[in-house]
Amino acid sequence: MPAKRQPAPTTAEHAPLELEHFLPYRLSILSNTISQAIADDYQRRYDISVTEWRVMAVLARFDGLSAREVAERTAMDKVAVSRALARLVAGGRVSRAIHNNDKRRSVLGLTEAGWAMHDEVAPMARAREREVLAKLDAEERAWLERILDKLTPVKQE
Amino acid sequence: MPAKRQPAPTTAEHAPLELEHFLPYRLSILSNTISQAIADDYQRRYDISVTEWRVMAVLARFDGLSAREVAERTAMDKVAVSRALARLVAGGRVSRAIHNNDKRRSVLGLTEAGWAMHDEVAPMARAREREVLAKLDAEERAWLERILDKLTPVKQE
DNA sequence: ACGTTATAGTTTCATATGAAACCATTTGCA
DNA sequence: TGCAAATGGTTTCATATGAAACTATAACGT
Repeated sequence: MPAKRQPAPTTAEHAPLELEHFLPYRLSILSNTISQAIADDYQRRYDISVTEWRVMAVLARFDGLSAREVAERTAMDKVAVSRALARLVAGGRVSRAIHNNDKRRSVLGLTEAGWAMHDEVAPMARAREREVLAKLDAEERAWLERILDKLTPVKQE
Repeated sequence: MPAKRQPAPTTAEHAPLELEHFLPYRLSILSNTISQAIADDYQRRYDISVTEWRVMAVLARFDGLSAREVAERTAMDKVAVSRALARLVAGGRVSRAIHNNDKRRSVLGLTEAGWAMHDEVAPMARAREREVLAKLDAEERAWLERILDKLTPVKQE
């Protein structure tokens, strides 16, 4: 080895992080893998991004939300929501009206086409989720549920 | 409400996805929240990105890797690694030599400055991880460990 | 009423990212 | 050997993203 060697040996004294066991890293990998697998299902078919799908999913549950409320519920920032909505409205999947008492706010909802797409994608997404969860037994699934509840305070209705 | 109403009521027949209980969504939120919290610690201070830090963490553990091997171990694509390395080498945190028997390959390692930074950031990262895990009790932590093992096959040495 | 401050949403700009094309070197094999 | 295919790595180009600036409307205090 001619190249200059490490100034210090890669040993315990430096206590290097073991990425394979580092929670944030593992969560990141897992999350990306799963989300991508699901996205692959619908992105080609419907030409829609993950953020757009999330907006649609939220509007399917909560009809008439404003853009800001969508941002809250999807944990996306308002710029991302604004852009997703622009595409969704242009694509005829989301309808946008102006709020009666507040002309700044929009009143959003799925269109018929939006519902049609939703009704095809939602079962696919759920099926993928089941595939992942199938790797766990019932007890593990219950613990996962409980652990996620503790780590991520869920925003309730 | 004068604006055109939903073509269909938001009821059970459409079975909308409940994002708050949808595993991929929750993992995504959790992962981003945690990674960002850690990144906030070092990004300002050291002007370094998450991808760059991951490359450094891997080189701290496995000295002399090639860029491709770094990509494998960080689950990043090779373009991202190439760019991260360019910045790290320019910043004097990573050394790059050419492999003796294969002039295409680089032989990477942390420099003294790289080690110095690593030795400050690694404990911070671990501390943040502990903060998150502190929300769980010992039993839950054990289950989480086990569940992650089952869901994400770890690449071993 | 009227100006100040806050809020909803969009646009701009600068940076991050990934796919595909690219260059250099090595490997496989006729 | 010598040439096609594979591999390591970088660059290019097109798209995604977020912070900050901006526009329009509403709320608040006087």
